[in-house]
Amino acid sequence: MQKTVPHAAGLHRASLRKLHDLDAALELMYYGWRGMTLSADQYLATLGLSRPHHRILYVVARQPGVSIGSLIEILGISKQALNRPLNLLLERKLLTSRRSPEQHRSKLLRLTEAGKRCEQRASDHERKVVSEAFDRVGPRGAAAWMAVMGAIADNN
Amino acid sequence: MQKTVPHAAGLHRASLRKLHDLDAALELMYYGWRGMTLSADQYLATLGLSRPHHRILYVVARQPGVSIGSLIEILGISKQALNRPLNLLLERKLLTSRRSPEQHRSKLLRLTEAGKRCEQRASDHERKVVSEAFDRVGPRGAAAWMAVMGAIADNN
DNA sequence: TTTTAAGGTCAACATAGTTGACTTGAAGAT
DNA sequence: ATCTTCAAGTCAACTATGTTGACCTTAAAA
Repeated sequence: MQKTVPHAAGLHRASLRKLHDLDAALELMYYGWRGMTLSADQYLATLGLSRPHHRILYVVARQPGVSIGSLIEILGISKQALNRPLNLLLERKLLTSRRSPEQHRSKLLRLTEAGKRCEQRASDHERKVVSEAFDRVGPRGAAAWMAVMGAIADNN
Repeated sequence: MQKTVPHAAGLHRASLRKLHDLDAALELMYYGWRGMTLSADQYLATLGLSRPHHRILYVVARQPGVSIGSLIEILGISKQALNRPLNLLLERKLLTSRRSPEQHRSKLLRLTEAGKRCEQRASDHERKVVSEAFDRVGPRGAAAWMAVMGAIADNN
């Protein structure tokens, strides 16, 4: 009767026939991104936040005092697209914005303590996943992974 | 006077201060996905197609005669979400659907010759990027990359 | 004082998805 | 033969994340 067992669609990796040598690599890139971000996204969702919010928090954590214009450039989105998630983070007091004394026309963004905690926890989820994977292959394997990803990332 | 040179936002990798050891890895995953899919997406855009269309073509190429229900499961999207891109591919005659003689109530999808060419070219763009990156690290590095990505991907 | 730069906001739109409700067509069961 | 079930198809309303274009405000610079 072949009652099709649901695959928990999208969660598990489909096992497709490989037409080419590198097909497995293409699929791993797809599922790798999901695997890395899944638990972080679940954590963020409990706070009513999502990927765009995390990206903002991540950048501001590493560039404290960044201006809104620079943030737009770094994230590669329009100011209108930045507007909503940024304002939510400000309302929630995960971020502060003040005008600098000298450059009074640009606003400088910083994380609050709550913002730091949130960013750290979200990124920790991602780092944990990567860390465990690196542990399986040792430092040389990890270095190879970084080298491959660097070469792929530079493909603009 | 510090005239800010535009960064060609989103295209180049931002060089952010690293707060943690693995921050570089997180960023590489983000930019890696973009780097791999960029040229394929550009090719697809010339045909008025995009990522969802490519995913459909990719799966059907590797599972010829797949039913719509199975495709939905594999892709992990709703049938309503599948509907538009699938119909476009059928209209464009990149895909065919016929009811099978015995299981006449499910439709079986196959690529046309044009569909095969399109899928192959799009995927070739991605394989080329990965292939060049693998060439830089040799077979052992490539194997390590696959192992790391497999471990990350299995993080459900 | 006028211009420019940075930021903010509004509207309209695109894309890629969701859920819910319903219809159609073919197969299987009684 | 009819009823039920299953696969597919469709319609509507909604969400999230982005885009352009237009316009306004505020503060600094010419």
